[in-house]
Amino acid sequence: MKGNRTTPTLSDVAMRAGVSTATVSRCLNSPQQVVEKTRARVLQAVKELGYSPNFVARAMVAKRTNTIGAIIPTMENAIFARGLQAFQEELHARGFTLLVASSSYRPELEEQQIRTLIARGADGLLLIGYDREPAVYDFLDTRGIPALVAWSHDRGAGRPSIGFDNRAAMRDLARRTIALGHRQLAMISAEVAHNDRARGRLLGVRDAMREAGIDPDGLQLVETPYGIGNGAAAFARLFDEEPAPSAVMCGNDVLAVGALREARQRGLDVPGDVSITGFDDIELAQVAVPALTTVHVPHREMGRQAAQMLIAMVEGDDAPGPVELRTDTRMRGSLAPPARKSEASG
Amino acid sequence: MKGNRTTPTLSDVAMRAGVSTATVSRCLNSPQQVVEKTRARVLQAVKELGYSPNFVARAMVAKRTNTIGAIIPTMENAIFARGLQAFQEELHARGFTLLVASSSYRPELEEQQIRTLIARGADGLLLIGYDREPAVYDFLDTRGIPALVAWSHDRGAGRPSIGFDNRAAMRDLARRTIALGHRQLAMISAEVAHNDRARGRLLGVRDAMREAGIDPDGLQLVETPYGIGNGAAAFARLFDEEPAPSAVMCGNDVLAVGALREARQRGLDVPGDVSITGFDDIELAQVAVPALTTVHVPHREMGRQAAQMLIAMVEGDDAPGPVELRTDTRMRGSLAPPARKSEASG
DNA sequence: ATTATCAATGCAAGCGCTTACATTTTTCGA
DNA sequence: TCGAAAAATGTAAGCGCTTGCATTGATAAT
Repeated sequence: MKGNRTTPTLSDVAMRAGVSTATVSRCLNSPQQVVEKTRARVLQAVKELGYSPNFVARAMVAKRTNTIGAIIPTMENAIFARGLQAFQEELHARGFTLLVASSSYRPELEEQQIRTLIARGADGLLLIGYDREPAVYDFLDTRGIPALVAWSHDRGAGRPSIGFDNRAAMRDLARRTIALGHRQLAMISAEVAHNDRARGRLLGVRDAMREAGIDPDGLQLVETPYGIGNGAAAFARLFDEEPAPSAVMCGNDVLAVGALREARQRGLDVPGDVSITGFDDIELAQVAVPALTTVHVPHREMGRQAAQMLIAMVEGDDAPGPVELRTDTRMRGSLAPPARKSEASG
Repeated sequence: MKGNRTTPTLSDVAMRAGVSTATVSRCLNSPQQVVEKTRARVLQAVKELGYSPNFVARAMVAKRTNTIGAIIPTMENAIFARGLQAFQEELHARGFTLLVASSSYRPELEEQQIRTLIARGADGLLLIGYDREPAVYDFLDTRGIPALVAWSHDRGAGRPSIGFDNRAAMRDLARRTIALGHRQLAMISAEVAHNDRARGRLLGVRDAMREAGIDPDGLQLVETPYGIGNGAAAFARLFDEEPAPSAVMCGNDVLAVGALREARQRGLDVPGDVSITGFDDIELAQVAVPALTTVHVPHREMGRQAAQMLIAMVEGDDAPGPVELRTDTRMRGSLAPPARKSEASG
């Protein structure tokens, strides 16, 4: 025996309390509208019946769900996880619920998830990065669904966004690397297609090379999906051919840690034989041996602010301009001047 | 100008196609019921209007949302992220949508999230661990919402679950540690309250001690929230007092990596001066230096199977019995016999 | 040609809730 | 004490969709 298994409805409560459904509804939504005595009776009935409102029905009439959807490329990525947790905490504190879906880095899946989330009544959407079909943005606009782009920042994009300048941040790190004497650079990048963040970081490295009078075409580039193992494999690929780079700049910390692992595997000393850098400054970066020189990104801060902006967008009608967050380069043990022989061999 | 901003409805489509709403509905849900010619006309109208069905309305009448909710303690934890990603992938492949909420390790928040997800029409729920108020289970049962407990396994709990035996797994690891000669053990545990997994792991260590004739009360225990920094702090606490343990067993890899960091910080050699073990075998474990001896948990497998079980529960009415997954101990560099002096000092 | 049969379509009743508007009850000044 | 204004409550119309049942039209058997 599992109980009667029927969820009590508003009218069950109304009947039991001897009032109309309207009164019960008001009791729950604007209690000051109903007189003390009645309210007590209604709440009593609510308690006795174990009633709790049917959100779906409520949403249907209210046209408002207090729900925010977020579509992230993957849940496995510590970077998104971090920011998302902060996002969710802030949302929750303000009475919103977060629905998370992941797109596995596939644009068509992302589009489908966007539709799903909207169909489910999401009042607003958090999207990662700018790169997506114009049709998707059109759809969002037509539907009047506020969408906030995060993890990326582009002054000129003309869309609400919160993020940082991936290109400038990486440019800064690359400059420092070059300033240390590195000439033969390599990059292990996340896949660049449909990913403006990865593209920005790559461009940043090339910018710095060009500035320093190094031919950007000399950059040894490997693109690879996210993952420690992939970072290791990419590093192996790089060192299986000549000339070996003196510094390997990675598109994110996870790839960098993979590179680090493979370097150790091959008996290469970091940073003695080769320097390695990351991006994001997740906890992993400080634990790595040697600790990773990387770009620090304020993930939690970004998540928190994203929540605030999105709520503002949902509640008001004004679209906030793009917000740029500061990143800063954290110099740690994995980056050092190249060994003598590198200079000689140049 | 942002477009008309009104979402077309079924009856808009019906009007345009010159049919009734019923026909449009059937066109979308059981196309074989409507004759080719009409169908073409309707689909044309759908396309012209850019119609897409209102999920909320549909859910209300269908009493079924094809949505599964999951409440995890935190999104920041790589362990859950991994399993959850697999869970979501499998769910998606089978036409279900995943809604994720996090409870920040707080029982009352978890309960609230459970209610939220149910109110939002979740057909089934994934819950982490067994520990929660009986009232919560009663609520679930009364409502007839299938709920699957994951990450934990208890033969006798009489609830559908998929997980592993935390206690036995940790017992095995502790046995090996003791077999190596360690007598002075310490444990850095996740907080044990409301967390049967953490509790099981702790009990496992004590089991092994007892078996070996070591007084389990001699176990130096520090409980701490999740996080690398917390692991480091806990390790510091342990080594600020006498006697220093020869092996520190950690409740999870993240804490272990924190311990590792702090050990290095203090100039302690691992495993020369002190052995450290983890639990979960997340990617981090292999990257750590030295690589972490830990218990391997098949997270992705668990996520996949969890999805299948939950769908079965939602679709059928039969509750599957608890499923136990195998874990295995991975011996790596962070665990070794204790140094001579430890033996002498005992 | 006529009727029984069946496929295609339409009609209309809800699903559980909110809310504008109508009605009843209370309050209070004169 | 009476009536008007204010407060409390009730009535009922949907929100957008699905679906049981009724209706229509076409096909097939007599």
